[in-house]
Amino acid sequence: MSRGISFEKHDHASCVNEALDVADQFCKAHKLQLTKVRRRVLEILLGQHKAIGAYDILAQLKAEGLGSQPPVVYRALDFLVSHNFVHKVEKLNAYVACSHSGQHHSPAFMICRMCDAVAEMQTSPKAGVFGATAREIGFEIENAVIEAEGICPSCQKDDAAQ
Amino acid sequence: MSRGISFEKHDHASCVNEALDVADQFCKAHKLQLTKVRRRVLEILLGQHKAIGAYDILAQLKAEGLGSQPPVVYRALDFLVSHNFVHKVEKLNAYVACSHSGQHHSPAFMICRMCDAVAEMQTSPKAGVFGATAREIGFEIENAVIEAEGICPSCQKDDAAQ
DNA sequence: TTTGAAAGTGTTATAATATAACAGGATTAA
DNA sequence: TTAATCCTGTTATATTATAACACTTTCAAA
Repeated sequence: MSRGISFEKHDHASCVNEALDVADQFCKAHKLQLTKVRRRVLEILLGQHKAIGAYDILAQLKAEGLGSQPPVVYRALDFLVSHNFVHKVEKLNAYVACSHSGQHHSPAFMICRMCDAVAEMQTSPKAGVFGATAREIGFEIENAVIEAEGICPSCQKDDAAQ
Repeated sequence: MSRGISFEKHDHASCVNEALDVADQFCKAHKLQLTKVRRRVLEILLGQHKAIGAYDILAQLKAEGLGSQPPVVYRALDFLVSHNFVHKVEKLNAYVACSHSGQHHSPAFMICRMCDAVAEMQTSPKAGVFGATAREIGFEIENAVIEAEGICPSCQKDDAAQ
């Protein structure tokens, strides 16, 4: 299925459930607590294929009586981000569910500036020209933020149709 | 000289002046107003080889009687960023003087998490694996944020010395 | 060289994003 | 079963950023 790797349509309900299952199992295996709040925040993010702000998530939690103050959502996000269930999109100060949950990896994003969809792909920051330059000057890369803004295939079509 | 391309030491006063000269000439040539505030903000940023926050810049301006409210510094930064004299480092919500002023280009940064130094290099986002994947899925890249965190050569030495 | 338009600045107010600190409750492991 | 750890709830506040409007400066056309 490769959720989120491209901008393609897919069976959303099942992709959400699959991802939640993976998270449940990962947490069980690693003795992590996927608590009510954390699980619900992940679920909310999985429900979108775009990045959403902490306060948007908070508004949903509030409506459901699941915590009403910023620290609640930020703590849940900290947990989810630190275990790679969710990534922060720095360019947007927003958060997006991961397409490769639970595994340590180095994500890169393509962000559509028309519809706000976000697609995730994997990268190897130490490879390529960037990695080579880093080695050349002796910089030790620990992690990398890679975020491209542009227009997704679907919005290009819409644009052309006008 | 290649200011900022690596983490090397260099003649700082002259590199600041050179960069200001380049900015002056670019603005003259393009009929842009490098006003007092804008020029001073650029100068402050050039005085560092690290990214600094808008409110740190504002504090300096304030001390000099050059504008005391946030919009003053944010407007100056908008100008400087839009003409590529300065870049925003998204990961830090901070700003850094450009090493290749005035020319349209696609910067990438290496950020030292120990000393906060920032080195800029050039990239071609559409090249490499990332660009290839984008083309594959039909995503049109307009601009890219590339920011690596890690440890600069100098801090690696200091670390080893302990 | 005036004068009108555009661009820039000063200021107040507020929005949006994020964290510190501490009290209390739940879970885990000895 | 109890102590330690982790998680949640809450208040308060820090940090980053922008909207809106009045006023000034600059620029360029008449």
